[in-house]
Parts: sequence; C-alpha cells; structure tokens
Amino acid sequence: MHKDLVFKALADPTRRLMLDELCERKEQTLYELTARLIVRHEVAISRQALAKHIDVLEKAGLVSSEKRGKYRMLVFNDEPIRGVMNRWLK
Amino acid sequence: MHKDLVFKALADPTRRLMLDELCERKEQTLYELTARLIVRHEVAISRQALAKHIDVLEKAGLVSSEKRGKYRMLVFNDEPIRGVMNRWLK
DNA sequence: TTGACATGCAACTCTATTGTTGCGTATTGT
DNA sequence: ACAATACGCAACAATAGAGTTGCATGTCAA
Repeated sequence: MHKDLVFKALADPTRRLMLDELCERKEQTLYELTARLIVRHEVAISRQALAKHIDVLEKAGLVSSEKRGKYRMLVFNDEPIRGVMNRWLK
Repeated sequence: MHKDLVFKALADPTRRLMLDELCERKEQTLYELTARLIVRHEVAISRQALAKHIDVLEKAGLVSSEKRGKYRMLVFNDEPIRGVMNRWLK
C-alpha cells in the first residue's frame, strides 16, 4: 500500500463519490456503479472514464475487483484510508 | 474549509513533505522551510515553486501565513485534516 | 449460433498542475 | 545611502490528469 497512490486517488471528486457509493453498497458491478453515479449523483461521464477511475482506486488498494462472468464485481476496502492522516495529528 | 481543496493539497508529495516539516516545527519562515526541505529532505526545487505550494496549502487552510517585516511566517494548522476521512470509516 | 450486453484497450484532445526564469519590491543592517 | 536579503509577480514550458471516441473481446440468453 503506497500512500502516494492513496492520496492521488483521493484527490479527484468523482473518485471520492465512487468511494461514497461503494462504501454504502460494498459490492457492485462496474455497470451498476456507473448507472448509480449518473442517476443518483448526476455525474455526467462515460463508462470508460469511470473504468479508468476504478483502475486508479484499485492501484491504491481502495477497491478490489473480481471478474464474474461478464461482470466485474467491485468491492470497497477502507484499509488504506486508516492511518494515512495520523502523521499530522498529535 | 472546502474538502476539495484539502484533498487536492494533500495529493502532491512535496506538499506533504512541507506539512511534515511544518508539523515538526510549527513556525518557520518560507526561507527556513525552503532551506530545510533542500538540505534535510533533498528536495531539488526552487523557492518560487515552494511559494506556489504554500499558496495551495493556504487556500486549503492547512497553513496560515503572517507577514513580519521582510519575513513570511508560516504556521501549520491541522484542523482541516481532522475528520476528512471519516466518511469512509465505520 | 447469433445478437445483445458488459467490459477491455488504444489513440486522441483538452486542461490543470508543476516547475522554471526573469524581474520587481520592500525591509534590514552597516 | 546602499547593498544584501526575503519575498512577490508574471510569462513561459513541460508534464500529468481527466475525458472522449472507436473498436475489439468475452459472456450469456434465446
């Protein structure tokens, strides 16, 4: 878990929204997540753009994915978030 | 305190180093900070570049500055950091 | 088997970010 | 007064980031 990647991943507001959504419903397909972001959060973005964001989140360890048939299941993981801010808090 | 700005500010490794240094010694001039980053942390960067980073940190509320004569005193503020990650932790 | 569907991959554009250089200004010590 | 010092401002270059489009691949249901 590289902290650089975690901070980078959290820097984008769309990715933070994706984490919000995945935190609420831990297991979703990329298709579900895309639909939810567009409908519920009014994110005007393409599926491919969201797939790129997922890659960034995955490299940071914040999301893990598993191929199930034609679906890609996404699972949120809060472990990288725990403790990254502690260095500045007394 | 806009969380967008906080996450953006924390996305850059040089800025995180600056926060580390300012967290350790709460009050420094921009000149002191520059010298310390170059000598102690081997950051190869110009004073102007660091001044820009300070602007970003200031807009995020992570650093406040005060003009004292020809010096610009920098003070670290951890308040924006507290609680920004809570949304994803149960 | 064939068509619809969910996803993967690659090239491209556009913009923001990071960094530099050069010059200007205000303050301080001698 | 004058030189050194600490900083501010603006223009520019280089890179990375976010998003799009187009097409390919693999899976499932009829």
